[in-house]
Amino acid sequence: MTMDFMKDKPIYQQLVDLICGDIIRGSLKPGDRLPSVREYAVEAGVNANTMQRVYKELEQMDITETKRGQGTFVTENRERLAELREETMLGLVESFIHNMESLGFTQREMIEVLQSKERGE
Amino acid sequence: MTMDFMKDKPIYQQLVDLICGDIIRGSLKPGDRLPSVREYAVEAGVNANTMQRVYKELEQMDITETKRGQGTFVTENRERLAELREETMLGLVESFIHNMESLGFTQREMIEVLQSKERGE
Amino acid sequence: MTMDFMKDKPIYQQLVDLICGDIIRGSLKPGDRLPSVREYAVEAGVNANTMQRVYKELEQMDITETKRGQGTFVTENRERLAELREETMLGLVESFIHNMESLGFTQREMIEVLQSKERGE
Amino acid sequence: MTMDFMKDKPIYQQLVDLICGDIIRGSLKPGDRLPSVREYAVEAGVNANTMQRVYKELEQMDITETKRGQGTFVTENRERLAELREETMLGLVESFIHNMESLGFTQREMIEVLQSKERGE
DNA sequence: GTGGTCTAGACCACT
DNA sequence: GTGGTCTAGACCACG
Repeated sequence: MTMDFMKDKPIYQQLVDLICGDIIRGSLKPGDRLPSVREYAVEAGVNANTMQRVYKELEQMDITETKRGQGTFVTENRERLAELREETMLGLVESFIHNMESLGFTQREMIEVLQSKERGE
Repeated sequence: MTMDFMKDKPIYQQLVDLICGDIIRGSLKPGDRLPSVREYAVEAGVNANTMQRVYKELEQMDITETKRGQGTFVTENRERLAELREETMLGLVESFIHNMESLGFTQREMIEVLQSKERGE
Repeated sequence: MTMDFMKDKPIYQQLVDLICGDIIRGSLKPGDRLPSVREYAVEAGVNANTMQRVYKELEQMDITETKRGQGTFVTENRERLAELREETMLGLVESFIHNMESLGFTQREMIEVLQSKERGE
Repeated sequence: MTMDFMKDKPIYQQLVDLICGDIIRGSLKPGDRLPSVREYAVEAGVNANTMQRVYKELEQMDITETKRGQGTFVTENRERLAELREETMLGLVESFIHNMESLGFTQREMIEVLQSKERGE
């Protein structure tokens, strides 16, 4: 499964976001082992170094842990994961609000747009 | 007034976005004259080339018009402006929904968060 | 000036430590521009990518700032620098104490050794 | 008792250091028998190969001796142990001084910090 | 086999 | 010219 990447964001970032999403959403659970750097690199159709960087980034965010020679695992620190979910969501919401406000929309209007999207689209 | 820029987005983009926002929001109205490239460059604390590119970009989006020797003006084509407002807004909303969904949130939840933000904080 | 590196610690780490030291010691001051990645790479006799990584690390520590196309600068946030100095020093001291204690030395003895080093050696 | 290891130092090294500490401190005395490789491996939650290497390392440092079929014992050569204690301590002290000096601290300041730690905290 | 470091060289966007 | 990304491939220490 080679992936398709947006061209305006670095590949490694997109992969970080993807894996974060998997963890937050719960399709990757605490303690789960991630594929090896090389496996994942092949699977995603990127260079091993790029994947390496992804893993490093994840570890710096404290959402994975590395056990030498054994692999990379989703942290068992559930607090951290809850925190991650919360801060990621808040970040999205706030930047959404900020951007919409700078276009002159009120929060009431934002809610209305979302509601219309929910029903119809 | 040197500005502070996000480091992950090109400066010229941020300036484009900023001016677009001003126009959409109405603090810049159809027919209004924008500062000269050089003035604005100084004001924003930016290289003149960068500002040049901003103006070029705005013109390509058909939201400004350049009159030789007189300066750059917000287009009087109100349809285009309405359109811009709409497409910008829809882009924001859709990417917001997309990102939130990839975190496992439903549209219902998104609305709730926005509502809580509206009341509280 | 090609440098000599310890072999048990990654080169990029040693360079990070070196530059941190320069900043903490004050031989690099807030606002100072660091050499370009490529210049420094040549000077230190390492690959440009390695140097790149060093700069990235420094930026993540919030002790340098990058201005696109202009270069990398020591942060002007003096608080952060003072904090860095303090936390680095405390880290050293605490790990020193910890290691010495695990050899059965008391803090009194540590001080005595240091005092003897100060006078004679 | 699975142990927690620093991630920047090899596990086997940390175990060597730990046991050295026990010996230097005297909680393991000359002539004492160490657990078998397998026992210790289980106890520490470590691969048996890793533990094997630890024991090999200790023997190469001349601070343990292996008697075939009987096990591994702390050497009875007390001179060697005293020497070990001394060289370990000097190593720590010198690298401490070196690191602190490269941060711009004088030996006088180091002593003061240690003294404050002794009284306070 | 695992993660990690380093090199060498290409290419890109931004200023 | 600046920082940044990506590839390709080698090599290492660890478990």
